[in-house]
Amino acid sequence: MTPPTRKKPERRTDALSRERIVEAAVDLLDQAGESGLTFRALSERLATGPGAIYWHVAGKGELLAAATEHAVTTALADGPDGPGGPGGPGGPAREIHAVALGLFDAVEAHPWLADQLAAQLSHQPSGPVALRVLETIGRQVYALDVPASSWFTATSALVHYILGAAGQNAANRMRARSLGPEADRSAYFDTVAQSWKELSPEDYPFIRALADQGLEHDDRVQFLAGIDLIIAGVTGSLPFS
Amino acid sequence: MTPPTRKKPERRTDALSRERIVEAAVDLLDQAGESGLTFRALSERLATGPGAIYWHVAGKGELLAAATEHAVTTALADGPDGPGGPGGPGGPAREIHAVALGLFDAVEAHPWLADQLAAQLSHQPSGPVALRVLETIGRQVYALDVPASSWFTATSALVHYILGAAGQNAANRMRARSLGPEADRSAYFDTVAQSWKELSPEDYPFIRALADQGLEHDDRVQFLAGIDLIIAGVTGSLPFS
DNA sequence: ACCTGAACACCGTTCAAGT
DNA sequence: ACCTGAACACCGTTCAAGT
Repeated sequence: MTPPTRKKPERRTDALSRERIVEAAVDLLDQAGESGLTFRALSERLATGPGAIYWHVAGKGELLAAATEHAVTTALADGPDGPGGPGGPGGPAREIHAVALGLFDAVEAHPWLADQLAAQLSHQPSGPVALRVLETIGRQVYALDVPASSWFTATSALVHYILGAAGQNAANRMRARSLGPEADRSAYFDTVAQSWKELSPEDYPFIRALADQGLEHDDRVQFLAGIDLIIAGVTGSLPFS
Repeated sequence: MTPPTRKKPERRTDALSRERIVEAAVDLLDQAGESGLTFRALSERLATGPGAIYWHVAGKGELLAAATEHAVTTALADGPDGPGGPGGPGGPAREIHAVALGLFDAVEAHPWLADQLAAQLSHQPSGPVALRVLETIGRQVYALDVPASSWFTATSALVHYILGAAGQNAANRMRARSLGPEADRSAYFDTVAQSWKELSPEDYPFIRALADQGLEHDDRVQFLAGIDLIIAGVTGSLPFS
């Protein structure tokens, strides 16, 4: 009496698969950064040899793309047109906030993600990641009643700002953390502001003025303020009027 | 009678120097891309050994940063506060156009520059490149009479858009060129639009609508339209009112 | 079909040795 | 002070050989 078998029984639970490889790659990227993602380090985690990965993944480029897609899909899974239904509550401006914050948080959780997302947008603009991001943001731009001639421009401005600002924030947090476990975000900003105040007044009047007003702020509030600023420009009015 | 000697005569005109190395690095990046910049390839061009470069440059990171600084300094050399005097003709909005186009053209001439500039902004926000770009844009934001509380946000939005859109454009041009010498930009956009039209109507309504209206346009006009859109949001009015 | 692991062609960086 | 070039430790990728 053999135990009941399926047509396609899994041999071992720890068998190699594209999904297991991609998830391990995301973990490795989170812990060791982009330079830490190595076929040797990855294969060691998966208890196999470097060559084995090539059976499931074409190469390092595809592996990075797959890791990026995995992370961004998770981030956008609970976005607009999700539980709240199409349009959602609060109108398209609030929906844009939700999507933007989803990406902001994802980039904060995966500091390598901003660069990879930007690379996908630039170098594979018809790839699944680029299309997904463009569609998600663009749909809300459309819902804002932006004239068709501005769809592309408005969507581009939002996407570039979101990725740039989220990447900036993630990099700041990494540096703040590297100052020491007890030093927090505000200590890091104080250090930066201090160094800015020592710049030449002739060459850097604006940067010095920025430092004088203090860099301390709520990152998410500041981030959303930028979103609203672009929305205002796109719609020709305040975002919630 | 020996010829007049200076205190520090150049030994040979082709002697190694940091400047010669950086210029050769820019050339190599332009011709072979970021992956083509190698200490071996670079030292071959300079008729020396790989180790020689380390006497003048600390490592690859510093070399890339120096190449980025060299390219961006050239791009911003003839910007605002140049011949036209502070403020220049046409007001700050026109000045922002000039700076933005300067960076746009520089990124088009050096396709590797967009990624490197973004990396500098993120990872060395107090470095000379980041400060120079922030100061140049921020000064015009200040001239726009933007309230102080929005200085940082407005400058960030502009910088992220400029780098993102310029990088996008440069990547598009590279792909268009790779389609063949005779195929031009519009042929490339037609190909992209065609592939977008074949996407699922349920999943990608916005992208399809974008493709339907045609992707063909003047890149610089489109780019400046995005700038104006952000300026409008920043000032709460049209850029030239 | 899937995995192994040695081998190949590269790379950044170092450093004793030269001039 | 400045340069040489071999050497080291690493990397992505391939591929004959196994199961």
